Amino acid sequence: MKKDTSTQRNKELSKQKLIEAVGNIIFREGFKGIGINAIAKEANLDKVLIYRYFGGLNGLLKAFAKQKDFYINISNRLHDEIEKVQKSELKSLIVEILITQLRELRKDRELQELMLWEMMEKNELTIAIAKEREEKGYELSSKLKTKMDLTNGETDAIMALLVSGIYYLVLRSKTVDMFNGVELNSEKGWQKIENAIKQIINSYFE
Amino acid sequence: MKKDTSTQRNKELSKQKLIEAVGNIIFREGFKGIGINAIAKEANLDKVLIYRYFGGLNGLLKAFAKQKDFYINISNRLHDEIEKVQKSELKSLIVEILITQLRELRKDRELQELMLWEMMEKNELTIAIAKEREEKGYELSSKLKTKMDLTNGETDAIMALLVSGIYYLVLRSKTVDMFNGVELNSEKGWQKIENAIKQIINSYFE
DNA sequence: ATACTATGTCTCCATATGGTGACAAATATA
DNA sequence: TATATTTGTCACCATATGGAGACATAGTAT
Repeated sequence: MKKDTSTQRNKELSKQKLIEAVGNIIFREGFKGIGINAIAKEANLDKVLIYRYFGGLNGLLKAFAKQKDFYINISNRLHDEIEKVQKSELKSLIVEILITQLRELRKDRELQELMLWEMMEKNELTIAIAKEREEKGYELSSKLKTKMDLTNGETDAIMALLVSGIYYLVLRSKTVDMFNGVELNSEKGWQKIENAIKQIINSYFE
Repeated sequence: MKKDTSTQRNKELSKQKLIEAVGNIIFREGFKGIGINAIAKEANLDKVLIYRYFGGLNGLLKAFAKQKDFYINISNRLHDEIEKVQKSELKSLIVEILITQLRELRKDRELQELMLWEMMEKNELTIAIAKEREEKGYELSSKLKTKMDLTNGETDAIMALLVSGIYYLVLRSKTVDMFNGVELNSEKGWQKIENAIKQIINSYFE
């Protein structure tokens, strides 16, 4: 079998087309638009290939998730910075981490759709992705906790609450323009959210 | 036309059966399970009645939402308490409001499903319900703000963040057991969340 | 050349969906 | 009693879904 990419028939290329079709549909319509027929049409290929190459829709979605690296959501840079941070700068590092999370999620529409999907459906794939993300996130959170030797009361829960708040606001902003008087469709509103994060962290960690 | 309820053919009863069928399906399968055929089967009635009595699925859902009073989510009791609260007790009232929100939402599975639906789909009905809830919520929030004359920096955004955090954690707990090291499937975890809310409020408002 | 396998297209199937028209029976009106 | 209207059932349609078998052809190996 030759590896020439100029051939008309090319398994790897077709697989790639199918994976990209998944991404396109998710971007346009979200996960509820995903289906065997829709993907095949989007990729201009026959749906039987999804079964042959990926063993079905589930396998294709798995391949898609793997390629998009949805399993990781926190950059390595932040991990490194935690190691070498001064105790005095810890507060601002926490703020930076949270605000980075906010901004990154706002930019990544596919990730937003994935997170919505995770909230709607519980299956092999969503469980696996969520578990991975949970571990990665908690790893970071734990590093932070040990860094600031004063093991504050409910640090885990407080961080959980703030991260959750960020997630909800970003996801909700897709369908609503205002939340509790804060504009979610303008940078002005998001600036207020960022300020709120700063104020909470600053007041909580003394 | 007689109003005897013992008759075999009874429009009002049938309408009620259809509305209840909607509630049953949402409770069991969430809003993604909702459809003309599924509702008719659940109610043991013909689907044509949905068109005749409600003008279609949308009208039926509207009737359902109205009957369930989803438009209101904050009890009048809290409104009253805000009026007559001492300034010294303001912090604990805010905490009480937030924790009440948390507990009420945790108990109400239909409302959870509705909120998930609102995040997924943007249509006439979800927009109307969300708008109503937003207004009610902000009304309460505004009352609080004027009560504590020190108009703190980003109070709106801070409350938005906390309420959002509560929403996300409750909704996410349907599909995941742990978030940032906090157990969402045990009362122990929720106690931590409640404590975190207390700590944030107490530290933020001096 | 021949045969073989990999890749891809096509047709068909069973099922489910939303939606509609024809009809039967119960109830109300005359 | 006779007639009209309301309430409900049934059959049907067009369309979309996931899934599988039959087949054509491109690429490889003999």
